[in-house]
Amino acid sequence: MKYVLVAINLPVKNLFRQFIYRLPENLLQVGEGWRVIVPFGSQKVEGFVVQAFSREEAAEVLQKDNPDFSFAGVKEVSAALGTRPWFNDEMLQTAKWLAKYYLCSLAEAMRLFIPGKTSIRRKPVYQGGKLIAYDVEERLKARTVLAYNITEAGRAALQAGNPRAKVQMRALELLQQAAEPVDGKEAEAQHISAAVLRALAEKGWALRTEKRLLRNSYDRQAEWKETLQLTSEQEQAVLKIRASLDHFASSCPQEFLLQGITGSGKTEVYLRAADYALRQGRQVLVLVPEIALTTQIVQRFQAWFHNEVAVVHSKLSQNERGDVWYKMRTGEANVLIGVRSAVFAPFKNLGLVIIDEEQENSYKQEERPAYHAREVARCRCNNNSAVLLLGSATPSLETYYRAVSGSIGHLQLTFRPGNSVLPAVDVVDMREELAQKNFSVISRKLRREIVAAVHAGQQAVVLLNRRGYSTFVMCRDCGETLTCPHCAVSLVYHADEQVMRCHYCGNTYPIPRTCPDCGSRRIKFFGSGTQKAEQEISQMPGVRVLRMDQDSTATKLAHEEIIGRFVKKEANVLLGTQMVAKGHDIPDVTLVGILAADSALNLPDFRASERGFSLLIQAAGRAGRGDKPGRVVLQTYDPENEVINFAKKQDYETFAKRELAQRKVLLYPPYGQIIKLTVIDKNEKKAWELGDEVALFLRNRCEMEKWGRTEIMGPFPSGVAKVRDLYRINIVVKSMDMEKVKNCLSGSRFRTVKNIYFDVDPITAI
DNA sequence: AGCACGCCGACT
DNA sequence: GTCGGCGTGCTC
Repeated sequence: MKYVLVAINLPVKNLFRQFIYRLPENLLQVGEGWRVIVPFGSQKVEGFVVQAFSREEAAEVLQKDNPDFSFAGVKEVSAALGTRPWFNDEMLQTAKWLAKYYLCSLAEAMRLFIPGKTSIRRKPVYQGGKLIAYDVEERLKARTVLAYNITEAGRAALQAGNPRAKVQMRALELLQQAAEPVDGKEAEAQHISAAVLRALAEKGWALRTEKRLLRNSYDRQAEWKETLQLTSEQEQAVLKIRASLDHFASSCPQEFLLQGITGSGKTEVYLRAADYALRQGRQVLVLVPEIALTTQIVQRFQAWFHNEVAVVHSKLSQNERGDVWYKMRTGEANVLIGVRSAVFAPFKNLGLVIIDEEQENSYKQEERPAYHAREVARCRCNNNSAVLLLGSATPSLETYYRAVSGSIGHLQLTFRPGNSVLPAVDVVDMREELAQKNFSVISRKLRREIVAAVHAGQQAVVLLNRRGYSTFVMCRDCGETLTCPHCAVSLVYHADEQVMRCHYCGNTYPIPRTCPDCGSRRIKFFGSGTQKAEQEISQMPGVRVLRMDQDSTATKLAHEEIIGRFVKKEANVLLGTQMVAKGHDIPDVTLVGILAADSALNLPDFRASERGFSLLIQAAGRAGRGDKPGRVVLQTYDPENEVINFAKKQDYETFAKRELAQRKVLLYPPYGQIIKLTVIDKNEKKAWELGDEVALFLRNRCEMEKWGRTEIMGPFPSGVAKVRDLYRINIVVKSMDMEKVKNCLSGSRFRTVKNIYFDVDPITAI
């Protein structure tokens, strides 16, 4: 008798146990890594087989933590999903690591590997028009078509020939030539109808099979295949990565930081590294922050590797995503480009993972389990003996620290290929502008530069800060800003819809005529300076503006369209928030303007400087990509600000050293690790009580167990203290001894309490 | 997630 | 006295 231990795939936080089931006679092939349907309580649910064993082994394992376990209540597995295990050993190992590291259940970790998080859907069962129950069925449907293979008899018939059946002979010819079974559509293209294929099958000349049809909505032809001459630095980087791909497990590092200034050609290194891995018969995963902002990488890879490349992005349907996963598993495609979740794809033989712009926050999942794709990738690379390549101009301080301290390889690209030089950065003091009676949000210098660039037939990019871009409503008498009644945030004015909108709960409200607090009629729209900026810029001589922001890019692929129109010179100034700073490479952009550079730097969070610095460098990097030199005008009210000065000099190293020194003092990463615990409750008092209990518990245990250097902060209200009428209270633990903190938490009752969320390595500590 | 069980408030 | 609110606990 065979038994299996099953992790139940339900989106429940407190289901940490696995359950045992008996395998029926017809499912004896089921073992570790299979997806199954099992009865659970009164319903049927999906489960993942974590272990398979005999009756004796099962008894031994189960009696260890439950001495009076009996087989009496054990149920049978209802069905197997698919025809082979979904998880191989490596995926299972990664899931187990993830569950432990991020303090979630094994099932929660495993379901990340399932496209769409579950393989089944509930199917209502009707009898006599009445709903009697729910059954379950497979959710992802593989689309199949009938296809035909030539048989021996067919080959003989073709050899013999038959002048009276010309079409049949041509069909046999086609089947013989084809490597894969031929379907009706493919035959149609050769002017052979499906009926002819059927006739061949009836004669025994062809064998009918089912072929899986793969959908691909991101199938666009890429032209642009040019093989650029590598610089000496690029060459060196490629050689080192190759050496690691050649003999892992030896003295070569398995992980690299590829730190290259903007425009230094990191993509060229990625391509060569990927090419080498493919030649070894191994697969490559390329993670990008967002597909729409990285079309150039996608195009380069498609031009180089053609249909070896598969792309996953958030606009793919669940079925399409399933097809991409299938291609990787079978080796039909061998390069996968995708965002965060692509790190959970099934690979046949993973050899290299590339993470572009590794410092980007989009690699961190916000919802539970709050994993970071870089950490998951590192685990998968270790389990696969694969190489991990992290690329950035401004790496995260965690990664930079690993590189300079020698625990990973450090590859550097310090100059741009060709004659291209880094742009000159001019800092403009906006206080001085005010003193000179310029009340505009555009400095005189930036105005001159824009007009000059446009006049010379060149283009400009202007970066607005998102916070400055939002417009709030403020009362001039009592100073109140209009806030959402359900969330602790200001409402944002949307000019196009003429409403006030909450960016957390999405509710909209009419625009007030009077202050809801004091009744005053003196209402001011605060922050509208950026609309003024757009207006002013568009009125400059010869300027045609294109705007790119959340509002103008409702659909994700619209980014691409806007960039495309800008490249085609339908406009000469591109105006927008963060996203104009990222990724794209437009040769005629010679000027970048950054309005209000400081507002991003003054957030009360330990990563604010790092993020701000990175944004400034990225934005500046858009200028002078082609053969014309670029310039950057950076406007600030705080020209003495250190971060702005490091950005002006494009000096990452000194910036990083200064920042690391601060983090060391304050026990922030990479020196201390962080866990953020958030208590969420509609009752504010209850939230505080539970928060106090958690903090007290941790402080006691910290003292009792003598944890290494640890600081416990809070409870304090979360940065957004209320969302959708739910109060949020945080406790932040910083520690050099995180293993102990995690063990303590996972052994506590808080692990299964529903309204406490754990965020390991959070992006923000507020 | 569902479902059962159990303990307090407002009704026929 | 009962109906039903949801807080808690369990599912092999």
